[in-house]
Amino acid sequence: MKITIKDVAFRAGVSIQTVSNVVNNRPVVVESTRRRVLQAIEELGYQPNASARSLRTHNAATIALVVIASERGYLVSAPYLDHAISGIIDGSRDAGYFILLYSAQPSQSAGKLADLYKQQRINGAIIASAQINETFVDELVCSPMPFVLLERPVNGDRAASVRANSRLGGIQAINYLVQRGYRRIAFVGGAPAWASALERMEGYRQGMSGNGLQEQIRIVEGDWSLESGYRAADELLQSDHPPEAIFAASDMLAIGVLQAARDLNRSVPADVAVVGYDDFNAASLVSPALTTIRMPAYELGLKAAELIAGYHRAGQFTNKECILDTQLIIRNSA
Amino acid sequence: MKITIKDVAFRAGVSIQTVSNVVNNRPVVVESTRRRVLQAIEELGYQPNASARSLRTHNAATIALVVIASERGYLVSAPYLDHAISGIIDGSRDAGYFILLYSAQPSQSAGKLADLYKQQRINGAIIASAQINETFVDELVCSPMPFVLLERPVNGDRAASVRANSRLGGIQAINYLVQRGYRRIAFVGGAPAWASALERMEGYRQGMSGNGLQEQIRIVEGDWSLESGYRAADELLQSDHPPEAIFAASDMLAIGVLQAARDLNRSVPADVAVVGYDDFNAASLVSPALTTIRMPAYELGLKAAELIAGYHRAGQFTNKECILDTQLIIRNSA
DNA sequence: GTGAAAGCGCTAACAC
DNA sequence: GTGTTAGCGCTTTCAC
Repeated sequence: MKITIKDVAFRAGVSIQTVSNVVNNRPVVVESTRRRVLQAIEELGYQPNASARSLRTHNAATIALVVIASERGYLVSAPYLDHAISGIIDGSRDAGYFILLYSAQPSQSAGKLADLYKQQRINGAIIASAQINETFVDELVCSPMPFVLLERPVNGDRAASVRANSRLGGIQAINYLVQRGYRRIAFVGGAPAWASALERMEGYRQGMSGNGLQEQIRIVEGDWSLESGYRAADELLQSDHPPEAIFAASDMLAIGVLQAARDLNRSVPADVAVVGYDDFNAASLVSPALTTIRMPAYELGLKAAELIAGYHRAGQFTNKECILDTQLIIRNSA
Repeated sequence: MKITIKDVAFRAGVSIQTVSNVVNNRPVVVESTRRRVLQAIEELGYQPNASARSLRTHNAATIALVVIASERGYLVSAPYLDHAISGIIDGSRDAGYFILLYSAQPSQSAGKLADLYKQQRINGAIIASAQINETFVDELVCSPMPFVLLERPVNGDRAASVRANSRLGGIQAINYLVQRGYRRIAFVGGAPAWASALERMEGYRQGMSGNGLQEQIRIVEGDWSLESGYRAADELLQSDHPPEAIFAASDMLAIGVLQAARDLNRSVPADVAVVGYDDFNAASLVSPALTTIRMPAYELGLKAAELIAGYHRAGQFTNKECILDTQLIIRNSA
């Protein structure tokens, strides 16, 4: 049988209420009583029933962490997801919330997620992927549930956005390349449907213009995949005026660029320098190790958890748009 | 204000009990009443309160997914963790359980996790990493909470283990290499404190013996890290009788081997063939792409979820040791 | 087939 | 300071 507050009260020879007061650290209990109660709790191994407490306080102290899964067997998500999750875990714990891990198909309705909120099972949600339908987001905006979106802007009273300063990232990459003497710098982009793909490209443009290199701007569209990076580099490197450096909108694209360069017998960075974006796990494992722009993934997650917890406490977001800085990581590819 | 069962009952002009019967699909309700109730539920957007239900039924329908985090910012875990998590998510959903994501430090006590069980917040746990203290596991074994361990054997009535057939993996790798004509095949091992490191090595030994190559057995101990793979390969390749092929106990080690080979100007697989283990995400991204043994990570997670759900329903495990087969993935390194 | 009453384990309000 | 009472929203038991 499960130990309840009653058992503790009986054993300590006090009322149920006194036990409750001790458990919740209310300073009304006199020390001697407190001791007796604590001892009884210890001896019985009592832990208060979570459901009873939630029912009474109307607070589940739980936030949903929504990840996107395509078909069975694969978690489609941002390459920096694991670091973001670490941040979300730490942030939630710090704020005193549990995490309910929830997965949604990209095409799925948000209704089921919103239901969890109605059931008072969760106090809000963090959507840990930009790769989600417009419809899904719209449904959430209309639902009563507060939520935070990673790497994607959003409107609505109960919605907030936490993202990296992708524009800055682009500028950092270009400034570094220019400082190293490169001028003809091409850009290989991500899928243009993503907000962050556009911003990273905007950063590239701005970086080039800022260095007086508008004339040299050269963009090939990709779709985040290794293959599209390969194709783009293949095209660029075999053109009449091949670029001296290639800035890719993601590490995955950059690895495609690396492979194309190898297949064309161009040495990196001697013949062509390559800079990636994300600093995902494989970035340091390929050869040459990728010079890249690090997404502040852990910090993004941490902040997201803070924000949603803050909403729950205050009834509103203290900050609806949180933008964190990227960082240049210098390795061997540029 | 939150909609409760009372509101629905009032709106539908029935008793609370009837609403409950409808919500729980109990066939005692006559169709016309059922319709009225369902309509009221629809109109009000009613969702039953999860805490109230759990309190009454003594079932949280939740399992903890325990991952290991070292210091802030990093999720130390098996390289195949993301696939395993996918499986756990799908398996839990199929069985009708929610997932509470919980992180523990490797050195931490299991007490807090066991408390969640006492609080009736979770029905059991899946420990998604072998990289956990003996003490932690022992504490769990002594606790009343049922749990499943990934990639690690365990004793105890309320404990089960789901792991890959690492021995088979070793044999698959060696058989493939032998079939390709290699004879002098060395092994670079993982940290010997891990059960799976020993089993993978055992598979290597067995594979060699099975092919009459006992004489050729040559083992260098590593610690799973890229660096240790590099050092091991460096030593092996510069020795008097360098191996024709190297089988590494993990992809990370194998990538270290690849880098050492490159630095020594040995071509892979022409001068030395390399086979890894895990098939983690970076395996297909490095050059040459790694031939490797795939951990059935997704299936491991799926099975773990099934097992813990089964325990909760039946009060015991149907299967305390679940061993899944590995698979040879042929790419370009061997 | 439907409704009334009791109670899951806890906390909030108010006596004492 | 401590105990008593009521009730959170639901399901279970048992009349009707």
